Amino acid sequence: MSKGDLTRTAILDEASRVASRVGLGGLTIGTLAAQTNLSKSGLFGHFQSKEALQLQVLEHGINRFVDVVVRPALAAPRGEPRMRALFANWLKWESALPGGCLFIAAAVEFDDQPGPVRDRLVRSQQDWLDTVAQVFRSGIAEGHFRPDADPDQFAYDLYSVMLGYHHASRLLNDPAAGTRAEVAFEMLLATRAPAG
Amino acid sequence: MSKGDLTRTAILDEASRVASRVGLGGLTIGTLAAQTNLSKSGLFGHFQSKEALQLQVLEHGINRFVDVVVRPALAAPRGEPRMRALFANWLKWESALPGGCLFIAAAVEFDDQPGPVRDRLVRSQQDWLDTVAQVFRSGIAEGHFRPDADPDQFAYDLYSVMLGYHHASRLLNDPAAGTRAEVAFEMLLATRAPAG
DNA sequence: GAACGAAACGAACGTTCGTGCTATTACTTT
DNA sequence: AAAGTAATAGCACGAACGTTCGTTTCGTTC
Repeated sequence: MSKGDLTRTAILDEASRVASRVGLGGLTIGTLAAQTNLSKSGLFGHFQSKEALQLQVLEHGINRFVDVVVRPALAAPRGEPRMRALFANWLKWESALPGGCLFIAAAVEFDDQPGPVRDRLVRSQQDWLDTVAQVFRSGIAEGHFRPDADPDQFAYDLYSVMLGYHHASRLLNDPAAGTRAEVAFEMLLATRAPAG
Repeated sequence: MSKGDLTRTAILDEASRVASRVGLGGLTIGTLAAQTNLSKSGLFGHFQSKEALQLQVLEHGINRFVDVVVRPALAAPRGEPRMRALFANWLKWESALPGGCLFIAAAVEFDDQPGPVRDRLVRSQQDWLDTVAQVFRSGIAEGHFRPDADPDQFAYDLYSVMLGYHHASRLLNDPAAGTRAEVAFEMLLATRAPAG
């Protein structure tokens, strides 16, 4: 790994932390350069535009998300255990960055702002929803969930729980947010429990 | 109503629409002045700072939220009917502005940005959660919901459903978002149904 | 209709934004 | 160790930001 790639990665790490707090649009070349002990032009040289920087921050985050949330969950047994691992890992992910999940901040910011950043973000979110739905389907096959339950609805519901946790903990500073999210998650599973 | 109040209200109306798309921080005096056919200084004269503008946009939105969502719901019978009215009205509210619910956009933007804007926003969100919890409590009294259900947990869950709908419809452009939200809402009620 | 205050304007302020240049330093490779 | 390339700094640019100023136009009131 060359020196350039090294500092570029360091820049993206710091940029991820900043963007989790102020969003991808809130990123500025100047402040980011100051926080990485680089000149504006020195940092700018690694990217050719601000949009390219935003895209690379996004890509960097997606890679880290897969490493932290998705891949480790694949070690858990198919179906419900894997779903629980996914959710538990996501909670860790949410706490890993100072401003919480980077994608949530970006989602609200870019939902009315067309362009490649939004496109990439949408695709990553759909990938996540597909992953959840797929794990749910294998849970049906394993007999952990009702066969008539809708996997896409479950993915939608889980996404809502994640958003609710982010808001309750970040904006409202609700100390009960963690348990609230756990309760909501258990309720999500309970409503899909196979008929006993 | 004087001329000044009239244009000030017009400014706040337009600012609400803009802020629903780009957030309160994304508001700029210059573009807002252009969209209201005013000069920058002419518009600025109505407010003494950008922060004051943001606060007044927020207050303006809160008043409209009460008019559109909360007050009409009080016409519905206590308990479950009123809860359904609250949710239905909120869906209208979400569609009323071009960028969806103004508070959601602001929430993500200011969750790591201390100051009076954030403080006011937090207070309004807690008021909303309290309203939902209170309606739920009267629903328990009416025998619509299980007595052992947690009203605050319900408010948290409903908030999550709202957030999920906002994201699915705004960012992902999911045409099924509406029905997904309805299904989630019905599930919320079903899990609180009194033991039959 | 005269007089007064409110409302809007145009111009400019200092700052920061993203983005180009041109050197110069630091790595890498032979 | 020399040569060549990659990385960083320094400087400057045009534009947009929030803000202030002095001036002019408009509404309102006597």
